[in-house]
Amino acid sequence: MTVHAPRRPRPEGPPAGGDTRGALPTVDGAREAMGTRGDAPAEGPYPGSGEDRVPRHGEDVAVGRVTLQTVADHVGVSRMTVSNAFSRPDQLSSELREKILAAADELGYVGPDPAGRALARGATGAIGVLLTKSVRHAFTDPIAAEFFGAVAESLAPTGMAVALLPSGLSTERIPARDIPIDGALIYACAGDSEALSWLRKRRLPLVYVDQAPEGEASSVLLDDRGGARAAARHLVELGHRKVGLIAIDWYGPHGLIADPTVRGTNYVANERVAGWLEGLGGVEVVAVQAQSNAERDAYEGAQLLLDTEDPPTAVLCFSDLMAWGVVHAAHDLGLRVPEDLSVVGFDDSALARSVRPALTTVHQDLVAKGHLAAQLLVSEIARVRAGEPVEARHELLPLQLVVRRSTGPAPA
Amino acid sequence: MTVHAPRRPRPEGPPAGGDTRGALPTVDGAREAMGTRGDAPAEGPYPGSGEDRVPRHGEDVAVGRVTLQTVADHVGVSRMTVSNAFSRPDQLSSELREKILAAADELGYVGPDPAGRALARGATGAIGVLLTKSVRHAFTDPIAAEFFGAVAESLAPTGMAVALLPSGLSTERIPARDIPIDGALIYACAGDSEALSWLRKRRLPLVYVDQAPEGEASSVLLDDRGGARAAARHLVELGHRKVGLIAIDWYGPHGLIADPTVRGTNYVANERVAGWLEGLGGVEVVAVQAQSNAERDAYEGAQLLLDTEDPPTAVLCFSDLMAWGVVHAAHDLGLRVPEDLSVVGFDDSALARSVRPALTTVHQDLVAKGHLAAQLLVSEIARVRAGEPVEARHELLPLQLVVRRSTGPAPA
DNA sequence: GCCGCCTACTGTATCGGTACAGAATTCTTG
DNA sequence: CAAGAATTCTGTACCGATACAGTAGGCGGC
Repeated sequence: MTVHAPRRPRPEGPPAGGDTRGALPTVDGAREAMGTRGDAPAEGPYPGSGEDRVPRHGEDVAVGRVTLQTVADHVGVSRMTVSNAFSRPDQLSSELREKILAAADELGYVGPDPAGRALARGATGAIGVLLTKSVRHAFTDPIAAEFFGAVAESLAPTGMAVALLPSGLSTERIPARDIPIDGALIYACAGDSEALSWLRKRRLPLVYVDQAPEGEASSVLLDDRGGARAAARHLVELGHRKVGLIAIDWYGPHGLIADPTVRGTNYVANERVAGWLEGLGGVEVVAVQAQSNAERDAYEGAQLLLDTEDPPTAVLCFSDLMAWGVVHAAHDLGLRVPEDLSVVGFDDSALARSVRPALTTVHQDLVAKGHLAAQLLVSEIARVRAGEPVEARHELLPLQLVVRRSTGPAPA
Repeated sequence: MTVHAPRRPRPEGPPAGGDTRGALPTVDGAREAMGTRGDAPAEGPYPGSGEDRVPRHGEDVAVGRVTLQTVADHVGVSRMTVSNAFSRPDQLSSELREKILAAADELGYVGPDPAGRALARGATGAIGVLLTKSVRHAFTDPIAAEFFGAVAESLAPTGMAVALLPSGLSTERIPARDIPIDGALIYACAGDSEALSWLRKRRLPLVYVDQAPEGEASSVLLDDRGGARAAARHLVELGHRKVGLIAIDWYGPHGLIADPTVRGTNYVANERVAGWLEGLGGVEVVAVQAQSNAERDAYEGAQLLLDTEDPPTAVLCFSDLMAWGVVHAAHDLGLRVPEDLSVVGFDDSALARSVRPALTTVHQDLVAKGHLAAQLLVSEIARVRAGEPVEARHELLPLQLVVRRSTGPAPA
């Protein structure tokens, strides 16, 4: 039998608090290393004597490497008992537990190592959040940020952490594949994302948000379609008979869209457009695809709609930001809002409230969405662990039309 | 010897993709067993012939439980070789590697299990970010959000994930103690946070941000003091001889502060105040502590400063938001900005640029801060792993005074 | 033809814990 | 007072991987 030196010396930081115990790394065929001697409790199968002594698990060969075994040896109990002292207090007398905890503290044992525990328990205590757009987007975009804030907040009491998984650029390390997590939230990612497919392969509990789920996963969706429909009906009720649509992620190049019923790849965009069309019924429609969800692009798109012989009397926009761009374009064309042109936004962001005229828009409860998504995932993870059958749940959150000052009766 | 039933049945989702291979992994001289023997829970129809058979490591007992060993057995190579195929391609012929990868794919083996790998390698690939204020704050506050965005962005190419560690409310699970991470960023946390002390006990590489480091940890700080000093000098140069200060986290209750030199607990607030005082030299100072960093609270604080016999001719504010509140208060008191009152903000947020008058403020490069913090931590982690000595580094990022329209010469 | 050096794999010993069945005692209880 | 039930702790067998030493051929050099 060959004996190997202990690997991974674990380059230590400052030595454990004032603890200058033996050190002597005594590798290989070592005569005893400080802690456990041949007389350690229950050393039964070990003749203890001399040669060929492999440093056994708990032996504190490298200074500072304190594990359950270290503590166990120190107190004179089994490793299992120490584990119980930390993780299942009801399994031992509180007296012994105190003693163990004290010894642990003295030795500088922090508590069960998360990595070891994760392996043994099969759970890590973290859930992933998959982000396809730039990670930064999650923080920068107010809509996304609000959602994530709610998720994190709702997770905090459960003691779970949120791991942001960038859909890596590096080939070497792919967070979605390599980070230990118990489940994940898929947030508005293109379905073909490679990272997503890793998560699916891992067979982790997944909850899709703002995106149609694949496979048997659960989902939390906002009723974008219903909200859009309500917005459209609102215009119809106001008497508008020709309505413009301005959105993103349709198909083809940006500019005027021949057939607005053709669907693109963006789930949310598709739903909103579909809802608009449903709500508008037979009303005449002109549609424009903007280059991006930005005020400037919406401004340009609006020009295509409004700077014509027979412009629409109202415009439905993909976002408040875009609506704001449309309002600007209208003003610059000499149109008053809402007297000459009604404009409807989407999202009910802070902007919608603060600008003049305040925007009629569709409000979404991002906090509820975040809470719901988090809860769904957590309960699903719990269910899987308990061995209970999981069934995918699909939640649809209602949106609300908020009528403010940017819409009015169709001009005569 | 007793036989234990396999624990943790790993409640399976849908069975592995159509693969119903007979399992017979025939490990060392054992007859094969497809399940375990009669002591398993919910045992029933187990034709298990022979005697006591302990399911050995690689045996594919539970359908869907595919590990390195499963693949190894399937291909007929050692487990180690499979591991190398995934993690160290240079260790085997590319021919064999292809074969292994194909088999793995067929068996539905996703790749090395992150938890197992984390334990064996001693690294998880995630870094933590400690948040003391509400987790939500990280997303809601634009300053924090911008910083985190930069951190995440800068980490993405390295393939590391960011784990948000709420400073838990639950006693049971404490993320800072229980989540597997390789290092952490401490972002503007009160020093007494319990979560922080766990991180320190774990002896993880830490980088403090916007907070004086404890122990031997590195830090990234903005030169708040220098920035504040520049802002104060600017006022002095404009001839102001009595200046108001409005900030938060001083000491005692909010309202007028008798001695502005007394320091509070908020590192950033302390530095800014100190910088102001340095820059103001002997100029007369009146100080107010606002209840929070909000426009409304600043508004009320400003009234205390301005609605007096002999008001200051300029006010230095802890943030742009507060400056905006001060501007409002001034207007409502009939004071013009900057003719009658100069106002200086801090942060150079979007607000400072968009309001009228545009605010003179102190610009900070949050993106640089994020990148730097991330890089510092990553390199420190790499150094520790490589066994190289780590030395704490302390970076101080300069701030820049941006003079806009809210400041002017002191009124005669 | 013997030796040393590569290359490609394999064996063994961990990494640091947890689950579960036992075993040793003590406490009930009929 | 003995059998049964609690209460405490211990032993064994993993969780799923990686590090490192070691070994078996193949091959060029002298």
